[in-house]
Amino acid sequence: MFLSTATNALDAKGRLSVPADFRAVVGDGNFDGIVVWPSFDGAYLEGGGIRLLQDYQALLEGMDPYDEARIAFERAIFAESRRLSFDSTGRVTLPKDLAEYAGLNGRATFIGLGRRFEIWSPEAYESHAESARKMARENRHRLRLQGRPQ
Amino acid sequence: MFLSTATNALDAKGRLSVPADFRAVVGDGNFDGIVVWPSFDGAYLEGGGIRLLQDYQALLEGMDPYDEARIAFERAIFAESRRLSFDSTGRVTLPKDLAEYAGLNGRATFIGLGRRFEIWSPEAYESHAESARKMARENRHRLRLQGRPQ
DNA sequence: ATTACTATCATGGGATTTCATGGTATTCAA
DNA sequence: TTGAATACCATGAAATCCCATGATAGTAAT
Repeated sequence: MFLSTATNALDAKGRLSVPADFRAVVGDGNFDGIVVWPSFDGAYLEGGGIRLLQDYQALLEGMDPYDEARIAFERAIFAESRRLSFDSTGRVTLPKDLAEYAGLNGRATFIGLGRRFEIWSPEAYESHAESARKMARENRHRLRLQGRPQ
Repeated sequence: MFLSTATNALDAKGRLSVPADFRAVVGDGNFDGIVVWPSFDGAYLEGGGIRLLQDYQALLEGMDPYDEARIAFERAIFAESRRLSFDSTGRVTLPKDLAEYAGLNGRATFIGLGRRFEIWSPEAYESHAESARKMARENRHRLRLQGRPQ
């Protein structure tokens, strides 16, 4: 499970350290790295382990082959996503176009969101997170767990 | 189930002993530690076992993917939470920013709340508990158990 | 009942490892 | 051969491990 937030340096060569916690989550034994694609919802990147893509694939295969949404997802996620493997110190090299898409400049913020994560420019995320906190506070009554506590 | 309260020392390295009976509750076999995040309801921390986060994840995945509140919750909970693993003596290292958020200074109070727990500065909790007692007294008629007697 | 023994806990200090990050060398392809 | 991508070291800071100590409570023995 991807948790917490960390801001790391993105150097001139496009190298970016993936937080150690995140590295521990991914990896299916076969491919040691992450998968990243531009979000179709804003100027940031989305990513996860190869497992996440497999889950999306399973989900899409349950949809009608000519469903507009299915085609759109396939284009938006599979076609756009890049497989980035770790170097010996746990970094990936982020392709320039992805860095540009997210407006990354010297620093990048990893946002853990459970099953997947996002990569933002620190400044962009800060203002975004502020409104998320506000929204969460206003709706906190909807966050009620069911069932008996353990 | 997290019960009772305990105040422990927070040393210069940020180490904090988790009460032994709390430790007995957490752990999913995989991860031996707790998960902690800043409450979006006040200057204190909330926490629980990894199971709690999994329950929240299940709850959120049942919501509409484009529900604004869902996205806000994901950011407020998953992104803000930290996985803190126990050392060999049952301590965790509490990140500085979390300690600051809760105004912790040398000591921290764990409050067991069943499924989850809270971490307060002892002084802040004392004044908060006072008003909570008052509130409980005024609402005691609402404390009626359902179901079969034990 | 009092005392001695033992186990569990919380806590402190020092040593060690991991992490993020910068730099240099090397390989590969255009 | 020139650029880009990749592999290989170096370093400081932070996190983690390991051992030692004191306190408390519970148990057993006298």
